[in-house]
Amino acid sequence: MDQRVELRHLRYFLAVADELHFGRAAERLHIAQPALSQQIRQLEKLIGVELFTRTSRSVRLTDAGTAFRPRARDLLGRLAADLHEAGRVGRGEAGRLDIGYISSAVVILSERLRAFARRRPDVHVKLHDGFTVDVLASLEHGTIDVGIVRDAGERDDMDLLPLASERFVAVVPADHPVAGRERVEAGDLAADPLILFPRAYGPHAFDVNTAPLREAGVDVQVAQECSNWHTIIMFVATGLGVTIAPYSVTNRLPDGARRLELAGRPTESHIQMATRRSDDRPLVEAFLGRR
Amino acid sequence: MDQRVELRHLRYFLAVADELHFGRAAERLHIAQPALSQQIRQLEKLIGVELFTRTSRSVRLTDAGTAFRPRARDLLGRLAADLHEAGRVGRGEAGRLDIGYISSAVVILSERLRAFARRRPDVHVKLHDGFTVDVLASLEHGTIDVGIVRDAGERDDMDLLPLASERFVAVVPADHPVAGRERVEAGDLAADPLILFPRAYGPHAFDVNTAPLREAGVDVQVAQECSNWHTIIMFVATGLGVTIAPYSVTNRLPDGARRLELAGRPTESHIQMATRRSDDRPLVEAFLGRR
DNA sequence: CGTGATCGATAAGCTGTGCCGATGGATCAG
DNA sequence: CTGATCCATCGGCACAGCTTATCGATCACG
Repeated sequence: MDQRVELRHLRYFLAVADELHFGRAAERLHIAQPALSQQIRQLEKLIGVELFTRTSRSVRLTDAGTAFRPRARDLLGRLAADLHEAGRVGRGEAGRLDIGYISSAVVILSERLRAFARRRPDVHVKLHDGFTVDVLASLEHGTIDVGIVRDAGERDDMDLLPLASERFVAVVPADHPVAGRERVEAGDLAADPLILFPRAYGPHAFDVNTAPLREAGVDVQVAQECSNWHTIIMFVATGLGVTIAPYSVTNRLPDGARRLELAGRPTESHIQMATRRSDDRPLVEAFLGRR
Repeated sequence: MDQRVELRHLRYFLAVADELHFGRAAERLHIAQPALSQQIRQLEKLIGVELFTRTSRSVRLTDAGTAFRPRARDLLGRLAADLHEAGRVGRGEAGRLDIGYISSAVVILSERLRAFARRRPDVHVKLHDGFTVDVLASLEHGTIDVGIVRDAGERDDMDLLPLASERFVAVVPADHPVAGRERVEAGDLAADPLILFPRAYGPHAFDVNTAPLREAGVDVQVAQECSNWHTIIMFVATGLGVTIAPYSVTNRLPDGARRLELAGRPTESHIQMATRRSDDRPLVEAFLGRR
């Protein structure tokens, strides 16, 4: 029974309910009075109920009309708001953005988020943490819209925008023979057990950043895998082995650990913002800073 | 921008959003595919935002479309519910009924309410207590739809349906000379101070029910007005005077008061249900028991 | 790398319906 | 009784929305 009801009916109904006068209501709607009478009759027929009691001298709302009026008004208000909201979402002024990130990028991410929230206060950002592989997979799958990753390899389905770069440095126990030095040769670490992030969690990053070790003839055998930088640093501090790590995660070392520059060709590790290449949605563009 | 949006647009939008295929959606809507394409385009133009990204091989929702979909669905659902509800109100199956009543009619009112609530569980009844004059005025004014009153005079703008009738009886202090008798002549009360309901709260009831006193030659001078039957009875019990009262309010007398039949022509007091004569709304008819 | 199938957009013409102006009928004031 | 007011009804018309036919783009397949 409601299939043929249209918003026109509701708009006309509200006008008549406001004016309680078909002539004036029609005028307000910029139509002639007969057209209005017709449409109201039609609406009543569609609902199966009289909405007004009319005599040739007066128009009054029935109980049904009285009950329906606030609902109709509310409905039209909602629709207007929803259409407006849809427009804002379309223009990237509002909406939801799902961002995946790696934990060692929280600082740079939070800076970006703060600036973005100021520019787009009505955008709800949902965060998903994970390792670089997870973030890239989620991005590919569509679970997230933007990924913050470290040293992702070149991919033809994604755009990678460098956000920051930092050196990898060595971290050794304080009682290690080289602990007092400013810098260390990669070869000096050859004898020590290596504690590293699992390669599976970021194969390209692993390969790139361990390259100096391999070039120095070190056989990169991981003695202990650990997927949390802070835990890795603690392992080093307690003498379990040595590691190489992004500079930023070595800022506040515990007492038992020492940071040393790696001699030779420095390895730059890049934190990157990844998006799907086909994805040109305004919200994503906005987060990238393109508008 | 939303003036020309119609429900048709929303229905079509939802069909395409469900199917993600213009051909199938058109089929579901029983229209041809070009018509659907046109209407969707038109909606997009009205909102100012693309709702779908279409290639010749695939149709996907944009962010704006994704955001709009649940809202559009909700809107159509609400409308259907509201139309249904309006229909029920029109048929008197739901809605709100305002009932005015006098306190001495609570028993008979509560019986009626219980029966009515069983027949019309979705009708919300709002009660307004007052004196007969107030109830009649509210009814005339439209604040209430039904009034329960006592001995309203004939009125050409109202229908009065008798619900119950009862005698007026005398109530005297237990130490009154006539207290031991079964019945009393009106004249026997002539010497005692009269405690009565204010005439203004129900002039016709007052005149009708004090008529036997006047006919017996009693000069009806109200020594003490009181607008609460239980208080009046208490006054009598403490020896302040005598009263005549509807039988039903003398059912549980305090120790100091005695009830006596009034001799002579018995006065029948009527509890009546009053409605506006022009009021033929189904809910009112239903409460009257006419359907 | 052509070929057919799929699918949405576009074009052109038709049709239903929503609107208009004119008129009717009921009610009320004076 | 007369004129004014106001909603309903009637007949005609214009246009919005629908139809069929066709195009162009994309993809699967041999």
